[in-house]
Amino acid sequence: MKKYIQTLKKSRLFWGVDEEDMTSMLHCLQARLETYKKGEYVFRQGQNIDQITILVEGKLLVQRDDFWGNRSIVNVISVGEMFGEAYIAPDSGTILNDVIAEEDSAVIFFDVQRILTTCQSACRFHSIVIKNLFFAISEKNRKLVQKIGHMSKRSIRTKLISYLSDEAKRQNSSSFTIPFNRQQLADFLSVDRSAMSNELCKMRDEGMLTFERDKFHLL
Amino acid sequence: MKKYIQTLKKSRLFWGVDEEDMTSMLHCLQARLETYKKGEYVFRQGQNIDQITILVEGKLLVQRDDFWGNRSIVNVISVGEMFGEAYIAPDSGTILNDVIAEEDSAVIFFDVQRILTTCQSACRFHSIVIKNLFFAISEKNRKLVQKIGHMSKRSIRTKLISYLSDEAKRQNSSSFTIPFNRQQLADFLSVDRSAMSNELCKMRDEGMLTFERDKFHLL
DNA sequence: CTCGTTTTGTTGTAAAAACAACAGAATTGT
DNA sequence: ACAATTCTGTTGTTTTTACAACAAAACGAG
Repeated sequence: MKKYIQTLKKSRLFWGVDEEDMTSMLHCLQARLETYKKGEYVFRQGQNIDQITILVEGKLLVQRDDFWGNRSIVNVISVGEMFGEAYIAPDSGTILNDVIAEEDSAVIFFDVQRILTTCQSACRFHSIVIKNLFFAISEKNRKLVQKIGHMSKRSIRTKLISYLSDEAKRQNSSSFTIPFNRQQLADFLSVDRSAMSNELCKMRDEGMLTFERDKFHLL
Repeated sequence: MKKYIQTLKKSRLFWGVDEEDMTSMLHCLQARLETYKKGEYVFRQGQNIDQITILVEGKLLVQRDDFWGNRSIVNVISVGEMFGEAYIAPDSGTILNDVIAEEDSAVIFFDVQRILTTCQSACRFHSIVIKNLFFAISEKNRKLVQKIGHMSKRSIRTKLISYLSDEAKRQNSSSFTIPFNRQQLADFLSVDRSAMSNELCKMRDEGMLTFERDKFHLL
């Protein structure tokens, strides 16, 4: 476990926790290390999850099989990322996807009850971890709601308008830079890249905006 | 404030808190009551939010104006619902929507720091509230991720496949009931109702499934 | 039961998106 | 500076979706 303390310290969950406190913290939270060979399952569809995990080595795939057997990749989890935090509510039911090691991987498990119940003893950073966890989920929540707001628009143009308006608000300027290239933006909005590119140019020709690569200016 | 204790007690945040503890709890969390006349703003776009709120009377609308001035309704908040929990992370930036009272309304504000930092004193239900809050957000998170999973599919058919497969998994049976009528399901997946209805029937004719109203059976 | 209302299915048409294929521009590595 | 690669825009075709309008079925209130 010790060799992963640096990785953990950088993760969202342990922001602001001093290195010397990490060891006692891990003990207090009853952290457990598990390793997986490439192709092994970390979680299986139908399983109950009551632990939060952090990937400290390797890479995981979140895969999904529909009723008729078609497989799709839902998410990729990289080192330092947290997983499982959305499934730990007592009434959240089982996970509906498989989580599989794409490379040889190492995962650290944390007991949720332990995290949420502050201990009387030593562990002086416990309340920081609670806040970290809370803020992380809250933040993710916000991003998801926002993304759904864009995706729920019916046309590519309105999706773009929704997204670009948000970025303008967020960066508090009608000129701003987006963190995506065209393909990534198309993927984010779940539309075809060329169709989106086409629509962007039409909007430009209609005088709604100008852009160059990832720099946009709304008019 | 007292007259709303019954409403609060039913809200997700205070599940499992006894009535006699509510008063001291509200004190401990420094709850603040605000009332709004119809049409007044509860939050304005660009504002920083560091409080969690519960609507205890009336109805709120979450509205959104895009850069070019087009308004759309993002969400409706009804009595007992929590709001603001997605914006309270220190780095979450300002809210990008307006929240407006659609009717005369009453809202109770809670300090987040107060909630997340357990007090030494009386307030023995504090850790329950932390868990409630945490589980509520976690749960919402899960639902959002799932919804995005469906919405990100490119065609109505694949959206339906994604959604129906999830329901089958969730209810652990190839026969199940959905909590939507056709229009609601179409809205949930962000597609046209008649086009979706049409697609469902095609899938039925192809022998993929059968259904009647809200009862489905996958084959 | 009956009338009015809501829900669901059906069809045709117009609009939009996906898809595919390619060309030019920009970027990267050597 | 050059070659290779990635990124972006453009176009034409095919497929899918939205939209509108309507009919049939189911439901609910009186």
